[in-house]
Amino acid sequence: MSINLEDIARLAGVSSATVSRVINNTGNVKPANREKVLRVIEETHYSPNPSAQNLMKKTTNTIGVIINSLVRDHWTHILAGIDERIVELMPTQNALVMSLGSSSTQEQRQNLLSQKLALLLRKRCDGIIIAVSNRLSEKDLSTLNASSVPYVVIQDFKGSAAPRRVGIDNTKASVELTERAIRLGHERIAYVSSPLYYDYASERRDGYLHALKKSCIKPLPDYMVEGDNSFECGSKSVLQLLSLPVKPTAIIFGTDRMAFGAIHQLNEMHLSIPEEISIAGFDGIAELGDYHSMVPPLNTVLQPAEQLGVAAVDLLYSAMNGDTSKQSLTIETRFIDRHTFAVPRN
Amino acid sequence: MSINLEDIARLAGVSSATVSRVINNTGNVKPANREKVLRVIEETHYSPNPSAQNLMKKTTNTIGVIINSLVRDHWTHILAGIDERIVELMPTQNALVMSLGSSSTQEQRQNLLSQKLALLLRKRCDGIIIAVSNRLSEKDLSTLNASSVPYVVIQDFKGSAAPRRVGIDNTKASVELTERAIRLGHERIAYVSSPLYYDYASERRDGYLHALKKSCIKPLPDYMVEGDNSFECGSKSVLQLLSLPVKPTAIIFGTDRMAFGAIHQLNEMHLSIPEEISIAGFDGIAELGDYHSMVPPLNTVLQPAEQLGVAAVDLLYSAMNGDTSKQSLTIETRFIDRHTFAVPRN
DNA sequence: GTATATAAAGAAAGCGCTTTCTTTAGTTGA
DNA sequence: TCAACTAAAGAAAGCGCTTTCTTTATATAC
Repeated sequence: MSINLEDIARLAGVSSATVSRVINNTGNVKPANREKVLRVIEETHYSPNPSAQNLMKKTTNTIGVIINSLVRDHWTHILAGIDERIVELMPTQNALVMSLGSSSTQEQRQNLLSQKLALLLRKRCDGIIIAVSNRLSEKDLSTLNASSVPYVVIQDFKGSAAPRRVGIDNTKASVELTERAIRLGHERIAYVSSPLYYDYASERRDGYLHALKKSCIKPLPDYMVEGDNSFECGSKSVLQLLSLPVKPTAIIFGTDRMAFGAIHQLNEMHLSIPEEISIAGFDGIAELGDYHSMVPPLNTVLQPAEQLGVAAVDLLYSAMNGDTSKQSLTIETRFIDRHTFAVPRN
Repeated sequence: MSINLEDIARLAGVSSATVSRVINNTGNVKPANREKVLRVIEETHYSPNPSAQNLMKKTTNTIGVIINSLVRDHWTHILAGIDERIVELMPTQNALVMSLGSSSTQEQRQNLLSQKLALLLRKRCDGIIIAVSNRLSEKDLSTLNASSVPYVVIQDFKGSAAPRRVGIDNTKASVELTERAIRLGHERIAYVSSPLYYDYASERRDGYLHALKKSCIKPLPDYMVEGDNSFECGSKSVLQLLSLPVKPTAIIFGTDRMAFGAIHQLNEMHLSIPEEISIAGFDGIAELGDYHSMVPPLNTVLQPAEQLGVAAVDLLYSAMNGDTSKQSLTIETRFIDRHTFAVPRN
């Protein structure tokens, strides 16, 4: 159907080997012949069949990317970072992105992850980047390692067995965040975590606990609630915490989303932030989002999402070029001060 | 290196043709042999080399997607719709997404579009979906048509020469939006458009003008400003419009983003919405975003972004299955009433 | 001039599959 | 029993390239 290398060879009056050599800039070919071949290619709008090339070269020019979501700001920014960096660092490569979608239970998502991973391996990607909120299962890890395809994991968890990982230090950031509150004089600090099922959730909560401990503040079970990352649970947790006999003077949330639920609720209750209560979130996705300027202020820890993506590609690149060293890269977070912390009232 | 079909044939004691037949569920093969082959495949974790398959079958199992941005809500939701629908409608296909990125001038973006398009064609995608805010150039269109690869364009413009298109009716929606204001009694309605360079921008503005005309309201040049889609220009246009000798009682914006800039400015000026001034946007991306509940209310026209993506895949699917009819699908928009329209004061 | 190294080209094998074409085995019918 | 099928399998060609191996042309040396 479409023109092929053989045709070019015939039209240029050379052998197919020669044509291949000029296409790949390899071997010796006389300038005159090179010209001729290039001209014919130009005239015929020929482009080599990638399947045939891949078959011979044993590559796919494809980097598989598994991304948690295609609509949540945090993940889309990671993806944007990955995409951008791939085109600048490995222009011949193309991202093949698979989303875990928005639906379903934890278990289903974990299965979906396995499926997508298997699919990428069947597709024989040249490299793989995995950016999901779940922890990689033992089984997936060993499949991955057995495949000998270079891969890097974004986030996963501290102490992951993955050979290459980039993430933030949730615990450290959370310690620092909590300590800011403590330094202002807060002692009754509540913590609303994300589902502790997630590694990032427990890491962050550990940071909170660690900060309390350092300052010899006793953690109260009543002050620790496990949320579900929803806006609504943010509101509810405020109601719950503020109905305690001894109310907290500050509430730290595991994610911005819950914190925004809290802000909403506090507004309803006509409690002013930070005069009457201090709050903070984690993620900084409002900073990334379309409506940054319209969203109410919130102290938070900014996860540099795009940088995570970029760094992952960098790591993958070196792995694809033979670097076999195990690496774990930590990207620095940044505290965003939008003045929702103040000295406690009492 | 890795195991191939020949190996499977040998291990199963059959010919490679037979193995191929069981893999593809084609031709006649005795149950006993099928079993045997399947068992060997299972044991060896064999999976066929996609490049070789593609070479023979003359497909790539790849659907190229060019998306305007990977971080703006509108586009990410379109992409999510596309992705979701591809996995459910054509599970063997995989999206190869290329973003136009966020940077650069209109001209550069137009070039980038051409480049990406050429790349997808070189990659020999089985189908292509294009979702960008620019209009497709004549040249790109003819390249595309010449390639005979099925493609569908999301949005583009009314009267596009693309054989398959899905979009919304910007004009109609804008007429309706404007008429809502008119029905409340507004006659001094200003309009802040997106850069008229964009088709959607002029289509929407046309709707505004048409609505005025229908109600015999004379359009005033002073009431029509061309913005740049930024938050800031939303603020500025408010200042500009409200410093006119005869102030408008309502302002309609070509996009939500500008409207939010306006809200910001109006709050600064302590002008209450909608009591002192009515406003509206277009896009409804706040509805899609991460912080829906936290963003100030705004009357707007909701573009069903995911549906656009889904419908595009549906159209592509039928095209890939031989439907050659020219089709233009219009997805219905929805007016979102968040009470930023009121009867004008004077 | 011939011998020798090198540059440039072609012939042909082969990457891992699918598919046509051919052959063999198995079934049915009289 | 043998002809006439059909079902099942294999042989082999070929998809469009890359690359090795071999041959031919050209330059360098003596």
